Amino acid sequence: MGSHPNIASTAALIADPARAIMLVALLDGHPRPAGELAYCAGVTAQTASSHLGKLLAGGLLAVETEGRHRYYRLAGPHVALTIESLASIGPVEIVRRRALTREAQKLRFARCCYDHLAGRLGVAVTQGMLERGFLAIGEGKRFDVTVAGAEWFGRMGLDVAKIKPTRAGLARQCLDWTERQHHLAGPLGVHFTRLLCVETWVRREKTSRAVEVTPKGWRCLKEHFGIEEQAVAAADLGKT
Amino acid sequence: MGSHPNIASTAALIADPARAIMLVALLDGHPRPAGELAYCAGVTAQTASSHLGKLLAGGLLAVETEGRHRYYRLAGPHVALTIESLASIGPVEIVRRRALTREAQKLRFARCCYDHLAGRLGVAVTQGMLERGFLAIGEGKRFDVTVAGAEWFGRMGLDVAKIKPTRAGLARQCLDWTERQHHLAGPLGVHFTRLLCVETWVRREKTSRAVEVTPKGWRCLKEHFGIEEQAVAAADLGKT
DNA sequence: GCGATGTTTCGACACGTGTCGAAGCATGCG
DNA sequence: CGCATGCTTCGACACGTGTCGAAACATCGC
Repeated sequence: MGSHPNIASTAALIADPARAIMLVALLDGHPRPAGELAYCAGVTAQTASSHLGKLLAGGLLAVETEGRHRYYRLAGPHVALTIESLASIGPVEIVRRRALTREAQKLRFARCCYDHLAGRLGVAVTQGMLERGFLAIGEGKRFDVTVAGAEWFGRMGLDVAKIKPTRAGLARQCLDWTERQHHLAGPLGVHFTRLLCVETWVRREKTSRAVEVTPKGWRCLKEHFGIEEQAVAAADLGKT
Repeated sequence: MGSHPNIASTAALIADPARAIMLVALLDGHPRPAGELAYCAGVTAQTASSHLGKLLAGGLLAVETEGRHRYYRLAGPHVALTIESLASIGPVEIVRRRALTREAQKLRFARCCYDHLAGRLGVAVTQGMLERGFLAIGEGKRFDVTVAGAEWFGRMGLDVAKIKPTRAGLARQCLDWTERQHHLAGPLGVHFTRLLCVETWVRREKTSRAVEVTPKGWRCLKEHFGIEEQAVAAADLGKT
């Protein structure tokens, strides 16, 4: 029993075409009798029975016996979510063989995601705030601003108490697509990014979402977070 | 012709144990070279290469070549979501015929893992440190001690600067098999646990690895971390 | 250049499992 | 009771695919 022993075997249950068809057929939540599912999947009743038994044992289906019919349905919403989630993964589209353009590289390095800082720089800054205890991982994809954090933002000229949280909270964890790491979003992220512009740590490009760090910006980033230009630029690959 | 032709084949990709292990290993978002993934999965390099190629073609992974290494990572958050979602489906618990023995329950509740605190209590304490910003998630399965954290440990009587890190670091994230959560390990974890014994927050059983929390311990845990006895005991149901 | 290391390709083998025919239970109807 | 319907169990077969050894390819360091 490893940590996730289920996942391979669960996936194996969905991996069979006949079973996958049955599961998809049950996505609407309506229970269906075994025979109908057999017909959907285009297999005989014996085969379908075998499949349904496995799905049942695997915890993907539930069954209710009514007379001589046995009605199968998905075991719960989490199963439906998993099926739909699987459907979102597709074979790679036409691969872009060409290297990233200069513009794309700048975007990857630092950019605005809506109105907050993203890209490697966004991730690095957020990481710095976490390491220094200004932020802490909160419940439900939120960051919590610590006491030390509130003081620091205050010294920067940002009164955290004055920032109005949205329903999703004051500071959210936004998952960066390309970096696969969280960075600071939400009202606090927006205000902070605006502050960086005003203080001329960074300059936003007019034509795109790219962001450029000023010399002063690098100095301050190093001073406050120990972030160095080369380190961010080189943070290409994680490592052990 | 189904509207979801991919789902079976995508699931088939995750269905292989070796591939599943690789995918789980990549869940943290950090790219890893092929060789390391081969080692994780316990297969030879040839086999791993075949698997990685399939996952790549299936759109589950992305790859970046650097020198003679090829770093693989999940193709995107949607893949991570799918994996985690799959993990939420479990075979119908083969009902524990016999309830856990009294001793096993104590072990599950709190125990020592080598020389640091594990079990539900270990997870809860670590979570508390994260929430209060004493620790932060670091690179490579490490925790970083924040400034606030160093102060707190100091007040507790632990001079973090004096603790010698091993090569793996000062504070490591140790994954608890039964709780499926990380808890504090590494030299800091060992010293901290020793401190808890000295301060009589907890008492180690002589005969086993179980740990018992004293009344004073519960008082202090509540005061420092807001941890209540019932909450830890009741944390039976999983997760997110 | 050469050897060492990391990764992929090729070929062959063995095991797992999805399939169906036939038969066995269970339920419902006359 | 006897027959039909719905579903499951049993047994046998064939195909797919995960595995590794051997070898080719790529890159790095000297």
